[in-house]
Amino acid sequence: MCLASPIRVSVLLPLPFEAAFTYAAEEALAPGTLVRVPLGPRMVVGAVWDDAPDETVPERRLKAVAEVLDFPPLPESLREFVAWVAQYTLAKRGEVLALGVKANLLVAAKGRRKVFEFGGADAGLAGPALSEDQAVAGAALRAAVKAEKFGVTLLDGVTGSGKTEVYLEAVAQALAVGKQSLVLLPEIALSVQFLQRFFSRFGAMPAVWHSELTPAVRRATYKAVATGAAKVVVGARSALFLPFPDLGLIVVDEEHESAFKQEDGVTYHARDMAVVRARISRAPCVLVSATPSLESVENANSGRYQRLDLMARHGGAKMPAVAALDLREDPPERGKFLAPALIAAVRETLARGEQAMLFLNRRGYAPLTLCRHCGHRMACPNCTAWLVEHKSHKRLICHHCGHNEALPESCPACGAEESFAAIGPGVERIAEEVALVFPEVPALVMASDVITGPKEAAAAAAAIAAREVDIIIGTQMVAKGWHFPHLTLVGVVDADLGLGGGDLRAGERTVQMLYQVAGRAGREEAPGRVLLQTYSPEHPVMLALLSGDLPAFMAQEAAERRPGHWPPFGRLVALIVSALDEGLADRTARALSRSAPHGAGIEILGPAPAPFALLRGRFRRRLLMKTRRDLPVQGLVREWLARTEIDRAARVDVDVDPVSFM
DNA sequence: AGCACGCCGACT
DNA sequence: GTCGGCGTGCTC
Repeated sequence: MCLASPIRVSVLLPLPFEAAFTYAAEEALAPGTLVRVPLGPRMVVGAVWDDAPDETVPERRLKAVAEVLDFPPLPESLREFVAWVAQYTLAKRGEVLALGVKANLLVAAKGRRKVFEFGGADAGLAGPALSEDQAVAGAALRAAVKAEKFGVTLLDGVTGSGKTEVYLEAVAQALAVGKQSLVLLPEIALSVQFLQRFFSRFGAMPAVWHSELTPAVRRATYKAVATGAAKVVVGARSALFLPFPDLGLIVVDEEHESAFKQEDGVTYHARDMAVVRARISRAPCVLVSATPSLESVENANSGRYQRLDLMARHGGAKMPAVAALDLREDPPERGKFLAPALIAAVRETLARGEQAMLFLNRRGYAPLTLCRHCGHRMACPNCTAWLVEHKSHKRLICHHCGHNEALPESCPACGAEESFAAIGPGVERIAEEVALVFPEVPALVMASDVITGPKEAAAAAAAIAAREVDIIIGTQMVAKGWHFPHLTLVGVVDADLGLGGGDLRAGERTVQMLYQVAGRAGREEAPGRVLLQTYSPEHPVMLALLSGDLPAFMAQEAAERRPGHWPPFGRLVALIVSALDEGLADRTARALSRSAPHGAGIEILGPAPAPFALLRGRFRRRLLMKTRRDLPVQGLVREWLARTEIDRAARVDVDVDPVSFM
């Protein structure tokens, strides 16, 4: 008769718990081992964790591990990364574990597919002809991979300079030494063109990771990464949490993109966490952009990051010529949005047999619908936002919560009939104007409600390449990495959009986005031309785009942010208080304000109504803590929340290093 | 995150 | 008289 007490193991569950739970096991289990365990009435998959088991849980309450999964244990580097991200973002460790594990393992992985495995070391590792600049940068990245140690390189090259080919050299090197590579892209579901280039470089497809994968593909990919069979993973930010046993390289392409910032649940910035993951894995990290973030620029300037520059476009193509169209001097026709000079430029471009793009970062037909009779504005019932008319769906849609309704017959406020006026343009309205001005020219709208996935993106790219459309009308979606060989003219319909609102990064973001859009023009022999419609051609953002001197603009941004300790020269943490009851949201925000930390180098801003004071039916207030760079913000916030009494019906979301002020 | 338990409105 | 709304509390 064996009376010895059972072996206790710590298991971290992919649920919002900070602590690991303690279970009984028949034998000791190595950290990282995936196990199925009972939790209340259900079974969940968790990972044996490094914590010492909790000896205070009484033996009679201890449940037994139900099953040890036949799966490679989560590597130590991933476990360390999960803990690091949790402490940094103030999330629970289990929540962070869930980012990688949750949907992938609830059914034990049994799938076996071979699509991700490279045939062998001969798979296209030789590579294409590179320009001298590219070859130099490529050699530097190969050397970094060969060194098998941590370091960050900022690869900064103008649009069209062939940055992708350069970092694929680093991937080739990792393949040559048998290590895994991770390439993060901001919107993987739309990156068909990247995958085509990858295939033509290596003669094989990488494993792809994003949220739209089917469960079967997801599980198979997860397992292929865990066993090391998947040598190259191209993924969205959540790919950081895959169980790479032998990571030799991380690349973050378009590192300036705010799409890398996860805004709900665990709020983390994939670019920053990629650097951490690389450090823990003792691997090099490459940040890639034509318009690097001020954060990365400063890290390169201070010597923390190595810097590689590609100054010229590949194949001798020239950078496009940028000009401003002053809308005060050359306004569009009444009720229209394209200035005569822009229309003329489109006409000339088409006459030469080339293609034109009109850029407006606003979906739908019109951003505001109002009653001409009483002035009533159609607003979302759940959010502080106007409803956006979408003619394609024949609905008024809220872009924040998805609420939508038919355009009413009469004004809900005064009852007037046929009194609605559409105020301002969205891409649909520009498409309507284009159809009037150029009735013979096929045009295509590229926006997230039309191009919803890889299939639509591939179809759009193919139609443009085949000259089935000659005018492209797009939102920010068209700024990302596309290569349209016949496109020579880019017209920015409203270059000032995005500069209002007093956001810390409004200028930086606008320069980045417009420079990227401009970079779609003239990527082959025919020279490109860019026209910016603006009411303020003297604005520093416009001057930077006109001169093409982005480094000077970033230096000016740095000079403005440094004295006030704004990021990256100081740190921000946002606390968003939300509640169904407005009074409770206010009281909670005031309570937090009273108990806020104070001291040298700490400043509390707010509370103020969050920019969307009502979002998805919850009232929101925001506090910002701004500190000197060297202060331990996580500890300050943890203590702050611990000493504040917060009603259960109120929620406080913490966002360390917020990028959006929405 | 689920899932159960637990107190207040419209129905077979 | 019940079925069911989702508020609140717990899970080794």
